[in-house]
Amino acid sequence: MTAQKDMPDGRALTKNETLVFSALEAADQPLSAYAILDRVRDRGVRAPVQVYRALDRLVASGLAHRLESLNAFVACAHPHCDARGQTAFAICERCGKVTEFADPALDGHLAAWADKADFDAHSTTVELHGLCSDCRAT
Amino acid sequence: MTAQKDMPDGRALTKNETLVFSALEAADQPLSAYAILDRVRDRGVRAPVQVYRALDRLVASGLAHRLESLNAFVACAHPHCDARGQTAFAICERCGKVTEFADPALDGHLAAWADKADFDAHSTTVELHGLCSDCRAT
DNA sequence: TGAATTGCGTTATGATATAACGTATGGTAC
DNA sequence: GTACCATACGTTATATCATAACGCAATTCA
Repeated sequence: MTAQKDMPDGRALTKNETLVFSALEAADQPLSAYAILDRVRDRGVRAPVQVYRALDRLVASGLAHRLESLNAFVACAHPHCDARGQTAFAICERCGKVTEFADPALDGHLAAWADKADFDAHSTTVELHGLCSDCRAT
Repeated sequence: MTAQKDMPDGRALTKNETLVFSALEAADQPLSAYAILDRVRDRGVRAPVQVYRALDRLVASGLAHRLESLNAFVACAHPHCDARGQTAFAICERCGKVTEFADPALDGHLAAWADKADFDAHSTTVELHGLCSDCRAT
């Protein structure tokens, strides 16, 4: 009996949500929607729209994140990401590995800027591209 | 005799670069590559790839910016953007207006995080979505 | 029980981006 | 001048990412 993943609101994941989330968890890199589709096709998912619908809900709930600069998705690195604290990502250009980090000071700066500019920020995208420590070494 | 725009390295813009850049400057919102194409078709540009090539060079030089979260492009707000200081964007979800800002403290925070994580950042994407002051008022 | 809600499946299409090829143009070495 | 090189341009085709529109199935709950 494997652990059953739940949405933050308590409800269990649906069949397609489970398949898509498992594919993301199993990957060591971000996956595009079509790459996910390739990995869940043999479990009965046939069309892109099915993947996108599952992703929409996973992202909305914070269980997965969309990387805007890659048009790809990752499972949230935190066991119970509350989707509240803004998340930033460091993406290695060489190996593709993504490191998720939440920096309250960063959030603070963005909030301060928004306040000063009278801008009501609903969401933020912060993505760094570069080389991870492993890839710098080699 | 109109002012001739130059690349930061001093060379003049090519024909297609000029057409694409002018379209971006004239717009009050970010434009997708295809929206740009619509605006320059009557000046002889016929295929998406021609727009993308001009955009690649404009973005590389800092005269234009790509908004990753919109898959769209804007002219740089600064007369002579040096493409060095990282740029962040506040994007209004209602009117589409984009405000470009450079916050050295923000850069500092990202640099400090990267340093701590031993990550060699080459570029950063920072995009806020929300409501601009005009749209909050109404 | 039947109306509302939510997820699923299918087909088709729209929107964004690049590959691969050849031609044109402008500079430069000779 | 002309041979060469580098860069921009043009054309066609195709790859990749995302959504529209429809109907069916399962669940909830009044």
